[in-house]
Amino acid sequence: MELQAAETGERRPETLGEEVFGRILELIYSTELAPGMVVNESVLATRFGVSRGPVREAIRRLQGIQLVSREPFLRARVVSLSAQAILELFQMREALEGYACRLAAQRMGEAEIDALIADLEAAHSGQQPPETTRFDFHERVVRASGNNRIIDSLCGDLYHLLRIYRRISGAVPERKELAFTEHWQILRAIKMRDGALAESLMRSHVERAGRHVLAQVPEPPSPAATDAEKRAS
Amino acid sequence: MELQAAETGERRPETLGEEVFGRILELIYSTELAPGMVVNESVLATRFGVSRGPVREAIRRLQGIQLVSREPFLRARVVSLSAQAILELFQMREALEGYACRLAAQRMGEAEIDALIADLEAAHSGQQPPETTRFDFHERVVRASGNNRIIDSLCGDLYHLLRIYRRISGAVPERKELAFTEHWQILRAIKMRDGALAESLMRSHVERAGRHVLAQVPEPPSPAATDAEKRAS
DNA sequence: GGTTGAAAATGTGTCAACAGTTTTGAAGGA
DNA sequence: TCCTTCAAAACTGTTGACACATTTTCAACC
Repeated sequence: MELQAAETGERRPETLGEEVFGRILELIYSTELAPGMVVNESVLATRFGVSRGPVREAIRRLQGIQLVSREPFLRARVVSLSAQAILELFQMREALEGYACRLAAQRMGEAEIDALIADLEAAHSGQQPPETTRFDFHERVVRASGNNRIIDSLCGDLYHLLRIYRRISGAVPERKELAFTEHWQILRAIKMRDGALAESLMRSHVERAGRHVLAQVPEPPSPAATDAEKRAS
Repeated sequence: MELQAAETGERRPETLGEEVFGRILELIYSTELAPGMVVNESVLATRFGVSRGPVREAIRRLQGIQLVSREPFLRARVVSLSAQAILELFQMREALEGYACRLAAQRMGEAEIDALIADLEAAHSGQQPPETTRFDFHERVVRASGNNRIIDSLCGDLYHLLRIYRRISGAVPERKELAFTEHWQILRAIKMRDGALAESLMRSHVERAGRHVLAQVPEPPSPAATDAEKRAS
């Protein structure tokens, strides 16, 4: 009931578990469920006006994509990544996105490359449409790789984790300018069909981004500290 | 009850969901649940002597690691990989295992490397202990990378999928000899601390293995054909 | 004989209650 | 005052029943 009123006008969430999964995800994004906080089944169930079953299912899915950590009878918590974990996350992104970039250099059509270049420059000129269809360079390149398994991994699991910490590093102008240059160089390598170069450039680019995020998030003193102890409601 | 009698003498499965997860996994490995077959909640529940809840949870976990495919109200099925999907799987392995290999070349200690070389040669000489602690070169290298996220991905999700299709390619003597040579070359590159070479060699090695598997599994004519239609019991 | 439609059968989604475990917090002793 | 102990509270794990969707069956109809 409360669930229906949310926003079920456009698409059809099919099952309650799916819907709850999306809503908890939004709570995590909005930091109402910040890293380290406890995710309580009953509280969320009453909040969403559903039974504990669907909530339980959603939490298991979140556990599956490593957004919440949980052990048998202990309470589930939103993951709070240590500096080490963030480093490992970006290393994995380096490996996968670099390889995807190499594949893209082989498989993209000329027109496709030119369109991507045009979109990149348009977005940089500030002509990006408000917030709809916001230009995402990395996602575009990854999808151009054509490898669905890598696409799902990067645009699914890892993307959610990155998004939590992307909020922190946020909009830093000089970084934005540098990123544009690096993106442009990568596309140029792709257009030259130099897969090895494109992969190398993408790796360097991701590594720089990782160092940037790491610098902004020095150290969460203790993974689940006093402040994060408050309940989910 | 029936569950207790299984083999709960050594470790403690903690929760029923965990236990059921493992048992379904075994059913899949033993091809009693072959690719394309239907995974029925109630049938498995009565078979294991538990309620549908834990079974449901286990199936969701299997769905999470992409071992079963499922849509809202349709029955769950064990995935049957198309040639395209197998190709993508090995490409992802190339990207991750190659990168892990590069990391290993940087981070392994001298003694660690020598020990791995010794184990490799011992295993090749047929001195491998019966089936316990069977030597797994790839897992050893991946774990030596020190990146837990990559380790979990390769030794968890992807490993299960590969294992289903490893059975098919099975033991081919000449391939085994070639693999030993390639493994040895990779370790030599690691010992020389040549991360780029080690990564390159590992990629070639994985790609060859992938082509080998693809050659053995030409095409499952239809992903879920007549024979695979039989029930889970 | 083949096709269409409704009803039974099968199976998944959801719920509320019960059981077992962990955490909380207060009473009692050093 | 601090630590230990133990019982109540809170929470997760599990269960059986019910609601809903899909598939199959089978009989009526063209």
